[in-house]
Amino acid sequence: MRRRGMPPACSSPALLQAGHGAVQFCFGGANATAMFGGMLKSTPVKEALASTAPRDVILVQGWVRTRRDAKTFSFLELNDGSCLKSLQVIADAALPNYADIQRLNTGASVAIRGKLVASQGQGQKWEVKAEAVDVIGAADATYPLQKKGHTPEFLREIAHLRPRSNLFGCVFRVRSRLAYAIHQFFQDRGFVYVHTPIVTGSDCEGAGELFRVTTLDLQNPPKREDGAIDYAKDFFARPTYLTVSGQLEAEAFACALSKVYTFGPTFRAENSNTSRHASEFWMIEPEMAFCDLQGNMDLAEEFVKHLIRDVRMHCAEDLELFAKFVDKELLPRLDFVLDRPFQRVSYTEAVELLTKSGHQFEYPVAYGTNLQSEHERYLTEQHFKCPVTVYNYPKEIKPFYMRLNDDDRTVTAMDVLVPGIGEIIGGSQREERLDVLQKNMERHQLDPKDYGWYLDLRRYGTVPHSGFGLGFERMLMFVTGVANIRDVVPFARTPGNAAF
RNA sequence: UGCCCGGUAGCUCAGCGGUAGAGCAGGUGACUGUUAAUCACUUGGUCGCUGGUUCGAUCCCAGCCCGGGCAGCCA
Repeated sequence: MRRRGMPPACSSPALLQAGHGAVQFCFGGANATAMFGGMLKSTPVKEALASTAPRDVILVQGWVRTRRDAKTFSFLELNDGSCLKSLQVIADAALPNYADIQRLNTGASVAIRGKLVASQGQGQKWEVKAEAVDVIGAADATYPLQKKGHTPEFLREIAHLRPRSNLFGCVFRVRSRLAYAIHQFFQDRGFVYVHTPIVTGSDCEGAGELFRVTTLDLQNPPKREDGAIDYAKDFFARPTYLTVSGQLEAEAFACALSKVYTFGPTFRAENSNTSRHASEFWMIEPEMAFCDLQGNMDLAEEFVKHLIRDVRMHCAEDLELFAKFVDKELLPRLDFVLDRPFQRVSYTEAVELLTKSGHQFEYPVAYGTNLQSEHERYLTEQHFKCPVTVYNYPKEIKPFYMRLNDDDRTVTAMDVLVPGIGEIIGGSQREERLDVLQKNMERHQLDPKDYGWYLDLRRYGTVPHSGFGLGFERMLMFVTGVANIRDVVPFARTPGNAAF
């Protein structure tokens, strides 16, 4: 028996039979160790199902999805989350603890030692003929998950148990893979991963309401002479907040390491109650020196396509479940997006297009105002039927750091809109000209004193640079078809809800 | 935060001004290489909370709480 797993690429049939690739055998119970000798390493269900030959000895561990009793034995469906599928186990009535096995309900945890054999029944290639079934943790009738389907709304209330359901197992496996693909994309292209701060002293980042971070006694805060709260006595000797964006800090690093990205948690204290807003979410923010808006839009498109292609390839089984039970159009839509270039239209063109569409909108389309959700959806879902990059927005409706175009009316903003979700990426070329940036700040009534270090980036060796933010959960929603952001976050934080 | 819809068994829902039903889950039994197994029987409810109208409210009304959808804010 091998003591350590090796990458599958190194495997041979002989090693596979010997339980190769198994994880460390690590159970809690002393009797379990006694029963199985403590030497046998467990095999993930995923690997057992992918076997190319029977195995004389196998140890599998997981949770019972369902039990079906036959005349002289029971079928157990064992799931360990390594993949969507469960492993069928045959537990013979001759087993010494068969009475206990017949009391196994959905949700119970077991360790099973036996032989991996070709299944006699239809529907699966392999099954385990159990020689020992160790009941590790029983689950009684109050276990909330049933074999039958549950609504996502119900499962949300049992967030600690929902990863044991098929749907959420798939969601969180894909979430993991998507995070991996993000790092891979940037690392392969020479981007440096930067950890921007989560606690920030800037309350004027211009991206929504902030959560305050403090150790002051809210019942009795220290006061200054004038009666205001004395933040000089707070932990950081100033007011601090949770970050709403790592962009400004990423710009500093891009203006040194050339190509950087951040990938971390982001917090917005907006009282948003929609299917696509969370108070705590993860955002990816690449920032590139010597890069204009074109290069930025190119990267955004390449990035989105890379992520779709990666998940399509590595999470095929999970995506099949979404295609079957969540969104029938998912796979055609993902392939459609991969197959063609994103449509690019300027804000001005988009407004013209919407005006001429003849479509009746609840909110009128007018130059100089933000595109409403219904407008964005019309563009991406009705008109182009694919992702759309809208660029060059009027300067009045965008933040101070976006680069002013030569027309003096628009800034180099860009939003990527996708069907079903709307805005998934927001970005821009940044204003690199010190004097123009200072004028922008004046126009936005920002105090330059609060942005000393940010202005320094333009004072010393300034360069054109660009970047964008991708909402990680929104991307996950797009690739899974899951319609509510609360269902792609392990333990979602939304207004009025921070349970678990 | 605004508008709309909903809250009845563990889950999904039906119902109704006269004190409550189905399917699934659970239990018991039968049958069976089953696979959301099947069949029979069966346990299970402060009808979200508070107040009001009424002889009587799960049903009608008001307020509140919770959930969902849409909108705004944005990623």
